[in-house]
Amino acid sequence: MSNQGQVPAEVIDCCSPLAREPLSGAQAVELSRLFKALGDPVRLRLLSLIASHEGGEACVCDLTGVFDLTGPTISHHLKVLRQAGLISGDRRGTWVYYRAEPDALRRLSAVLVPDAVVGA
Amino acid sequence: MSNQGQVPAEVIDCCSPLAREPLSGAQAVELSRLFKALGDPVRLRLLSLIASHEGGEACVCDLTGVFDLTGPTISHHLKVLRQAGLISGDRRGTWVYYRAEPDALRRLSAVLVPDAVVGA
DNA sequence: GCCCTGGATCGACGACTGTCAAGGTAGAGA
DNA sequence: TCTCTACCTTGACAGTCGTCGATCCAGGGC
Repeated sequence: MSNQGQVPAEVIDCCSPLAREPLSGAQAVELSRLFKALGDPVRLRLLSLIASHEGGEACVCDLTGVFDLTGPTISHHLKVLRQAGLISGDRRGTWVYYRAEPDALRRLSAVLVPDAVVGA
Repeated sequence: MSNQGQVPAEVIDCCSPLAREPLSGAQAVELSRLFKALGDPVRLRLLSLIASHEGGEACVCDLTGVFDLTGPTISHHLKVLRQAGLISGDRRGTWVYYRAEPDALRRLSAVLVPDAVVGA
């Protein structure tokens, strides 16, 4: 349940907002990996379900029932979100719990708009 | 050079931030279309080049030289960004100029973070 | 009229992505 | 230990995406 392969935070932190100066190739590659992870309706709903769940975390069993998809497919989408660093997961007993990573969302938000409130 | 097929603004405006309540299926589909448009390094750099260009707009001829890609490919990526409503373009004489749509970027930013400054 | 230049569209190809069925692993309880 | 549940991984398939060459359209200058 480790999060190996996720985008290193410092790459994003160094990014200026889109409209201030052009992105370098490396910055664009790292950022696009995050946006691509959000570019699927199922993953967007999964992230939303996790982030808005009480306690800020959700068990996989809370998520599978919502969609008309098989377990492996949900698991695949969760892995994509995890590798992008947008969520993190840990096993507690029988169940696996996922939690959103607000820092990653704030960094993405800050890239889109120069004057977004990042420190909130 | 019309922007037909782009995401209607009201669909995004009605979206609560991800972490406040779960996205509906329709909201997720529309939002994922925007994020998917940003999920490619070339398109991310194109948007950044346009948004940060002096005057807030850039001619296609300013963009093609930056990448190691053919004209049709650049044109394709610009079309994807245009259909997502992230940029708009108009022909002035021989050249076509593209301009970023700050409102679309702000809406996306607001979805990611509940307390982002949207009205700025 | 003709030709040149800047861009867009079309058609095709390889690569990647989303999905599922089958099988595997970890923890809990008998 | 054996079994059940919860979840992940693998392998395979269809559909989508990024890219290019070829072609087409619109404006400007001759």
